[in-house]
Amino acid sequence: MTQSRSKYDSGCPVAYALDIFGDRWSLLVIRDMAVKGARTYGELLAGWEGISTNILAQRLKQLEQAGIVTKEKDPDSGRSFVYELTQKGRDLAPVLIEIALWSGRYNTAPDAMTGFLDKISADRPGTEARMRAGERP
Amino acid sequence: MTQSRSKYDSGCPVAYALDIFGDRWSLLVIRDMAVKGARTYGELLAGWEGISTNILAQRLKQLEQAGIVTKEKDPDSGRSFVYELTQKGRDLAPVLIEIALWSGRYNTAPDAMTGFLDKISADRPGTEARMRAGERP
DNA sequence: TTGAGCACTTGCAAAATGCAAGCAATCAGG
DNA sequence: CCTGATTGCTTGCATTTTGCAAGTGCTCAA
Repeated sequence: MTQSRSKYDSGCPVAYALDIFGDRWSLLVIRDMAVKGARTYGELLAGWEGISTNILAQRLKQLEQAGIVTKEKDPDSGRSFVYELTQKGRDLAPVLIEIALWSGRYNTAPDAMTGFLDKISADRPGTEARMRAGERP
Repeated sequence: MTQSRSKYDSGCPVAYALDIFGDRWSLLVIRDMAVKGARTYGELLAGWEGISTNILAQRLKQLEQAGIVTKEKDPDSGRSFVYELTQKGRDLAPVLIEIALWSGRYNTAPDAMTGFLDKISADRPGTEARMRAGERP
């Protein structure tokens, strides 16, 4: 579980985090698990933005190594695996919420809202709790 | 100033944000401006992580286009420019703070703290205000 | 006028990404 | 039991992005 220090890691906490999810896809995978309750490879692959399969596989490995997600065999299906957010992963909920709030203030595109923002403004603590639980919408 | 929709933008607020700063460097540039009060190209280039000059130039252009930073001639020096965070950029302070708090919980490296976390836990509203002001430490 | 500083740009190699196809292990239906 | 569909990937290859080094143009102080 001991992570080797990346060449970018300066000791700054922001850099530490970006080392783990500072790329195009990682946070979207975490969002799909936290906000949409995605649990399987297939569900993640079918996400809104269309991640390609090799990238998804690679990101899941990295996130597992970083202790953000766990991977277990589905007890009900021999060909499926179940991915779960760890505590470390669930604790990213406030980060996702702040990002979404910021976008809500500045994204003026007409179809920019997908319900997530409405949920946050209606009940932020409840939304955060539901994200941590990985509840399906 | 109207931004064309990226091929990744699904309408999700998280995706909108990642479209702007979902890469290795953009948030570090914003951090250098918000936390360290960096204002010039040279100061940003000398950041903790060692961004390369071509990437910095490209990111500054993108951030300017996205309305996160402004670029103006330094009134006191004909060869310098001054970059400033806009309101939109300063409003990323809560995102940076949540990221730093998360890292603080999970980065166990001995030299992981650079003072920023201590400031947040000593006085979060004050730290956020100082970030928005772009005050130098 | 000259040399140093600042803010970049350019060229090129290396790495990451995206797309399509392939593949192994289940499992459900006939 | 055989067969085809489903699931969770891996592989190959073209394209894009990144990283490093070197170079350029403008400014200013001596």
